[in-house]
Amino acid sequence: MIDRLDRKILQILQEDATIPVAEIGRRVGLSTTPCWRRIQKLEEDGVILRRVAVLDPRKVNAKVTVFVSITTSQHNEEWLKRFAEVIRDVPEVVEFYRMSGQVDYLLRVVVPDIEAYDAFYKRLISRIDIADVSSAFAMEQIKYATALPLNYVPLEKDKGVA
Amino acid sequence: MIDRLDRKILQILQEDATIPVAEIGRRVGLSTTPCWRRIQKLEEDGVILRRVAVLDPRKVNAKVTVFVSITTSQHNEEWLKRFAEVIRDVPEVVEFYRMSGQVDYLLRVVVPDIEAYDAFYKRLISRIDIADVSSAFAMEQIKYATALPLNYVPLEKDKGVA
DNA sequence: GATAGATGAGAATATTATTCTCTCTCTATC
DNA sequence: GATAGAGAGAGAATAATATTCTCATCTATC
Repeated sequence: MIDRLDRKILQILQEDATIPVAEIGRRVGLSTTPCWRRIQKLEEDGVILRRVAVLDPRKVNAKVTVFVSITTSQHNEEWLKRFAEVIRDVPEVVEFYRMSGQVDYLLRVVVPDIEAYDAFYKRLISRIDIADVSSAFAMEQIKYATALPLNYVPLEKDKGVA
Repeated sequence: MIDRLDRKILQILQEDATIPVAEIGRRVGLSTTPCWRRIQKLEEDGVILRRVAVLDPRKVNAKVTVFVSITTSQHNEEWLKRFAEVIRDVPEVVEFYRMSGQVDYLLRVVVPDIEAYDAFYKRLISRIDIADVSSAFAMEQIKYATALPLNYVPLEKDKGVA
């Protein structure tokens, strides 16, 4: 279970994972060791999945985002399994969701330009049997956060006092 | 400009930013110092924007993703500016794009459940004047990567020899 | 009110980042 | 072609940070 302090720690680490443990402790009102132990536990418990570097899409020629809506006639486990496996190894596909409603699957694809998207698209449909695909292009990324909202985390009564 | 070694370094850091510089150097075939200097430069140049902790959505009660397609009648600079400002401070909105085609804007919203989404939705339309909204619910997140594809980065001829 | 279990604190140690100094190699210029 | 200079690279020395260890304190429970 997560308490108020854990949540504060997560809030900080979601925004900047380079801040020293001692400083995080200071901010949340803990000394280094207990703060460090809490972070360890959050990692062990799988709340923190990993720490990564976030790059600027413009600087690595990944300027264009395309949302690809996919409809399939194959609504079976087997088909999805194969589809998911193929997608997992395609670096251009950055997000992949199974949807409710009209569309069956939604992909977020990142490429440098429209030509590259077209190439990607051809490769995709050659590898998997898809009934219907529709692409929507993003002109601008106005917000991109890796931080999840933490205001919905069920909070445990605070642990140690202080 | 980025060369082959920089790209390898970025590839590693995008997946795991906890690996020591010395180890990264070993993997790309550099000693600690030059590897460290390259990472510094990538940060200064803004290629690396930041380092963050990635959390497990299920563990922080952020299980439901909703894609919100927005159409507006207000196609002016002023309206967008205000809209963007409001959205920037809403933690539930994790991504925000200006689109081409039918839809004007697309949001990815993260909430614990449908009720919370409804609450969010009401708050949104009360704060901003929107012509038309349509929501698509994700049942499952099959892939989520923060790593961008690096195979499109224009490569400089390799620097130092080796 | 004694005691186990959980949490916190500070000092000691280990690991990692950062700086410093030096060397090598490629390039451009004469 | 010889040669100065910039741009990397390497390894040792230092500084910052993470991690471990030991002990103190609080709380809930009997």
